[in-house]
Amino acid sequence: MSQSPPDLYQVKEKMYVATDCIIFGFDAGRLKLLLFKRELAPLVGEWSLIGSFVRLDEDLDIAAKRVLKNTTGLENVYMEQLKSYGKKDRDPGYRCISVAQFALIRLEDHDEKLVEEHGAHWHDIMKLPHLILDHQEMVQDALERIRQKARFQPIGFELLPEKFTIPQLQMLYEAIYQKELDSRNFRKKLMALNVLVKLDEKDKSGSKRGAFLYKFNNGNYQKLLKSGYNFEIA
Amino acid sequence: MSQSPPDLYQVKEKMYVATDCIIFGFDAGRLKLLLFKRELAPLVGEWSLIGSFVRLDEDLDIAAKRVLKNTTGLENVYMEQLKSYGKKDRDPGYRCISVAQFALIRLEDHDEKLVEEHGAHWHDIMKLPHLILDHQEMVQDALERIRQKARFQPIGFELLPEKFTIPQLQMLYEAIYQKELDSRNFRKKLMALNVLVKLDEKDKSGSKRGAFLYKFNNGNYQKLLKSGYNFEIA
DNA sequence: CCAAAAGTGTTGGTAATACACCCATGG
DNA sequence: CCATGGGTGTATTACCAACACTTTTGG
Repeated sequence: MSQSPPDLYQVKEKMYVATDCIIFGFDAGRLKLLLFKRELAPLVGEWSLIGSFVRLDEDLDIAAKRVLKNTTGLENVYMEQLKSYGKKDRDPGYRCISVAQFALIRLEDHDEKLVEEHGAHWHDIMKLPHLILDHQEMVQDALERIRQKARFQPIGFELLPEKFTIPQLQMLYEAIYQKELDSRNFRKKLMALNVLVKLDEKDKSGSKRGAFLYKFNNGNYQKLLKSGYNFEIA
Repeated sequence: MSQSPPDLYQVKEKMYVATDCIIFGFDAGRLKLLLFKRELAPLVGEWSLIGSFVRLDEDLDIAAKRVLKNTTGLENVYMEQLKSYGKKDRDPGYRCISVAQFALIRLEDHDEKLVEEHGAHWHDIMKLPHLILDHQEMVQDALERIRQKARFQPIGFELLPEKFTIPQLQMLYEAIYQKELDSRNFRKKLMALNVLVKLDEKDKSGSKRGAFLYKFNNGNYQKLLKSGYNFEIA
């Protein structure tokens, strides 16, 4: 803001297209968002989402995947376009529209060193710092979309390790909806869906007794979708 | 994102940003879509959505409203961004991403002459012609969004005249979901919401007996929203 | 042995579905 | 007077929400 580029006038004659990634993770019972501390002017030291201009020879979704890979090392994760943000003055430097896309990743899988190199940190979504431009709005919209979506699709599984316990899954849903759920009802509804496979192992990290691990059965889920079921969990 | 723009943007061809409008109406028990017959090369004679490039000094949503006003004469109608389409080869002429936005309009209100001048026609959504580029995909995505949305919000009212009958409203929902509904149950659920105001007039166009006209009570709807109700109708 | 989390069933109320007949009227 | 669509009620079922105690085991 303080340092407009010298060729501001020229730059404003062009429409730029960027993509910003809203990267969610889940850890220790909390929904987390990956944010970046800007190291360059303008807006040094401010937090933002990570983004990039879309290349001329690149599909929109490929651009977002490139950004995600560069910053987390991850490929083949759940990613979905949210919407585009295009107020004419949203970026003081350029006339730029941004296509926001959100990703759900398994925290355990990502490349921590790479993330650090980029000046990135995971923030609890309930305690977000101030974000530049309209990034705050993007994050709120993404949360809303996830809540909406989780009602009918088991997207929660994208955020958990491959093997997870029921209490973990419940905590995730509680984090998404910011609401406590009854463990008996949660378990009941979940089991009725028949999309979980119980394993023989237990995870003892959360309690002395240990909780059984499960994995997601995608085949059964696809069947369920075809038969027209819907997933409302909260 | 305000980072320094890569040089290739200055030198090479531009990235264009367009917006396409998916305009829905409802008439004679049918959901309709407004389509335009191209009068210029390339793709003369093919059907398409109506769109425009987004101006440099124009918000994204303003661009869509401008297009809508130009072609239908309408302002202040329900309009919502769907998503952006950005495959690198989606348009053979330019590198162009398109932000699709859909509108729900009251057919009776629109300017028929203006629409005709633009070579536009209303098409039954069940009998759409072939559309250029990725416009078919946009329409399908928009229908999906409307179905999803109509489950929790009374968007149907945007498509009906201010005064409408219950059977009309039911036909609209049947058109949206492509599914027959039981008139007793439909009425019951609807009345329980307490968002309709019964008028003293009847509409006799649909039957000899005539059906009572109602209007939508937005105040009650807002209250309902706050109290956390949801609208699932089909 | 006890703290801390995992796991388990029942019940009452509410909402969804299925279903069939009478009403009002214009032609 | 009859064809056409408008309008109404009930019984059954399925689902949701509320609720409290027992189990396991590491420390």
